[in-house]
Amino acid sequence: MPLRKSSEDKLLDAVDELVFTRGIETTPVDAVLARAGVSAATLYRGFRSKEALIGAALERRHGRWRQVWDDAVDRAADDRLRLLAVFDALDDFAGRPDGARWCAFLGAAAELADPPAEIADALVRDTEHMRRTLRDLAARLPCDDPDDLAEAVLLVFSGELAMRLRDARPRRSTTGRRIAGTLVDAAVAGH
Amino acid sequence: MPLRKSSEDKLLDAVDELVFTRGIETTPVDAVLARAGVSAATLYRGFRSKEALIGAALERRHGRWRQVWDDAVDRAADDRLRLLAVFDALDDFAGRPDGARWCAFLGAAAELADPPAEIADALVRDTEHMRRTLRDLAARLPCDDPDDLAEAVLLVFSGELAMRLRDARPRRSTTGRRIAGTLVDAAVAGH
DNA sequence: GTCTATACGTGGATAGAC
DNA sequence: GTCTATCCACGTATAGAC
Repeated sequence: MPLRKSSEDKLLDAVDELVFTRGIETTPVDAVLARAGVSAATLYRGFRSKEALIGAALERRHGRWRQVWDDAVDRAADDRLRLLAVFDALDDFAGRPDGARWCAFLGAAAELADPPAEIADALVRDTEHMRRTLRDLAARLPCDDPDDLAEAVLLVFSGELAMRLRDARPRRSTTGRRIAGTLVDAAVAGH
Repeated sequence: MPLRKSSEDKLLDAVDELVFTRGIETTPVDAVLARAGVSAATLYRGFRSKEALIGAALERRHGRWRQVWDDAVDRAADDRLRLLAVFDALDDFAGRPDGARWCAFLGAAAELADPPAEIADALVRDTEHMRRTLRDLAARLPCDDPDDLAEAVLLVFSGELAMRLRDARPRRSTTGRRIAGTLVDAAVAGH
């Protein structure tokens, strides 16, 4: 844990704070440089392009999200709450200084109809990981079709994120969590 | 119904077909002009700016969406199906030639952290209208908290839209519709 | 009213000094 | 390794002719 951050870290931090809240296309590199306190030459020494920088920031962010989510799952008392823990994790993550306006991954997908490889890879990895993890958690519950339940939770989770675009004010995941709880109960009861 | 479209209409059509699938920031005005078959001067004669053009396209789109949704509600057999008709409307709308990749309104909100007035107004109008209409439809059902149910359906609807960003391939609203159906049933049963 | 041509700003990326 | 200065491409918007 170095006391002085490297230029790379400062740039990645700036991307988290600026790009993922203000948008990829609307945030010029200059703004990132100013926030990071480094010069353009330094950026292009460490990264091939703006897109590569953003791709790297998405990868780092994905790792951090996994960590927050894992922690929330570990805190949960039973299998039902472990599946719903994704909403606790969302609130934890959104509360961080680098918590974005809605979702950096969906945001990148929304802005870039066909993203460059560095970014596309990060997007696919995020969705695959979410789907796989939710399936594993749903499989521990006594229901007929855990994959189906996992997909429903993923949709509700994505909806909870999208609702952040409709009303500007900060928001907790209570509505999404309550919906998902109802779905889990219905799936378990119908078994 | 004029046989020859006006330049304004051709421009609005081009915005529907290009901007709302490829993104606002990533679609240059030149691409819109080429698609519409008019020149830059003509655009700026009819509209103050690119943003004003997009705002106008969003307004026209909102009216069309209302029409499609109203039709779907009219086709529905009972109050439960009338509330769920928003998903039928979504599939109808997405199937049109001007049906976008996910949602033009959420897309604009995602791209522009603080949009110009012309666009911001259209965004607010869309969400307000959706919320109001869903509340009216939910109020016809025997449940304890129709506003709550309406908000849940709006979240699921938004999630169905957001899921279109995760997997690229075309998608029907079956998952969202099934989830919403479960929520309606649970709300009515709990009454 | 619509076109051609162009002005003007801005953004991403690089060269070369230290 | 980082900075200053700069290049080049592109994107929005306008001027002036027809």
